[in-house]
Amino acid sequence: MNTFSEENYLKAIFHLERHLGDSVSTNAIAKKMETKASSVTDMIKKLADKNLVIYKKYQGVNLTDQGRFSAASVIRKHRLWEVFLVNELNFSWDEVHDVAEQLEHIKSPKLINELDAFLEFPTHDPHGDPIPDKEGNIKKTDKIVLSKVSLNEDCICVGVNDSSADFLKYLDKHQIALGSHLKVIAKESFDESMTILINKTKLNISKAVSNNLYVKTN
Amino acid sequence: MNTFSEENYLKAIFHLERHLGDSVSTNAIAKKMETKASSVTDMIKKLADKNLVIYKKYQGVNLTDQGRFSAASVIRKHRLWEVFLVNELNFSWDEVHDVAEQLEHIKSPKLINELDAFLEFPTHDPHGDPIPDKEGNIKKTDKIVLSKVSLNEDCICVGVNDSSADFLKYLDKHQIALGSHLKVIAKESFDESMTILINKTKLNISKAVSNNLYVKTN
DNA sequence: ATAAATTTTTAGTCTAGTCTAAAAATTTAT
DNA sequence: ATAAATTTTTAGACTAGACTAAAAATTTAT
Repeated sequence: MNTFSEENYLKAIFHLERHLGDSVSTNAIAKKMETKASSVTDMIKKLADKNLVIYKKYQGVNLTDQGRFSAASVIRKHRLWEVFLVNELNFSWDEVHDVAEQLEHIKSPKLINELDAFLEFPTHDPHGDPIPDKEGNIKKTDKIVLSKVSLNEDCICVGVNDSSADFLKYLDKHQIALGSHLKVIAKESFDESMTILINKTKLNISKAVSNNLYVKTN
Repeated sequence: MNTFSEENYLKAIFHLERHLGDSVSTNAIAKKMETKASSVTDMIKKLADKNLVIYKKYQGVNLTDQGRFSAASVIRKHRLWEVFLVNELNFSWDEVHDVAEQLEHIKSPKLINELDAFLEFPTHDPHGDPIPDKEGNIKKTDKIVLSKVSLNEDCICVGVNDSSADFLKYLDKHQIALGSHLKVIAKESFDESMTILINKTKLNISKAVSNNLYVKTN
């Protein structure tokens, strides 16, 4: 049984490993977890002792199969709870994160299985991210960032990268939600902003926004 | 914001204070929490510093209004989650306790208010215990232990004292649930056992059982 | 290829929470 | 009313987790 803190480290390493495709540096973990590199080194040693990560000094870490499974289980719980909060308890997608951060650490196999069934086995959370299955498998998504979409192409919003409350509120304000249909109708090269068509209205968005929005093209 | 451990102490003191009607001794808390008296002394000092309890050395403790409110809030969360687990997620009443012990510490006013509404504002948990309201008020119940019921009297099961899984399983096995109608049809003085009529069948129960079952008489 | 910059680790400190063993206070018994 | 028993507190130690400052290793730059 892992502690809350251990679970948070595993989760962070899981995300970084996917994103970097490589072994994960102490500094990268420290940055992601808003803590100090020295704290990360301490914790990594504990995780290595428990066979959750492979660690060689100065070489960064990788999850073991056991570590990856543990991380995926926590992420599964996080995302299932997010679905519950949005679908059943009237949370908006920018309100769920902090609560799900707490709920993801509740230990009860029955609870999470029953919750899964209660929600009718959802495959994606309210931000469009896939929910790992019981075995810890997680679907690769063919989403791309909006900034990579070509001029005049249609696409559908399937998720966000940065899921900070600020960004999600911005999206809400401009009526961009999961499933929204978008069309890129102009691209400015000087600041890399773009104009999109959303709900029949034109909207100019910065590079920061288009880099944080995931879409699927046809 | 209180820690998990602080919340557990407040809850224990709350229950002991109601039960004893008086100030609560270090030893009583230690016993209830399955910890050592010295640990209790340490924690009590912290709670006193935070104005959650009144403490004078060697004199035991009492909750302040603020402490009582905090304790009631935790108990409110515990009991609401129990209702959720039993009513929505197919938990039986002997399975809910350990999970509710974890869920009661989740911090989110919105979560608990929405859960309350989702469950349609329940007044009692699956063991028949009253759920404190938002202000921390908790209804006195006029329940008595079954062992005090007179011969030939009818009553309705409204709760349990000891809610250990073993005891709850015993009740399930004999089809005693919240709302069950019981009638005391015999009392043995030599071992204080009694015979009751439940679902048209006779059942002999020990003093241990009749002392742990709360009922309402008419 | 060596110096400079950066990253990572170590060593030592801190807090929360717990424990054991011993001391102090209180209660009970004679 | 004093001794014995019990309860409570204190003192000191331990673990998990985090931090600062300094040392060591690695990477980058010239």
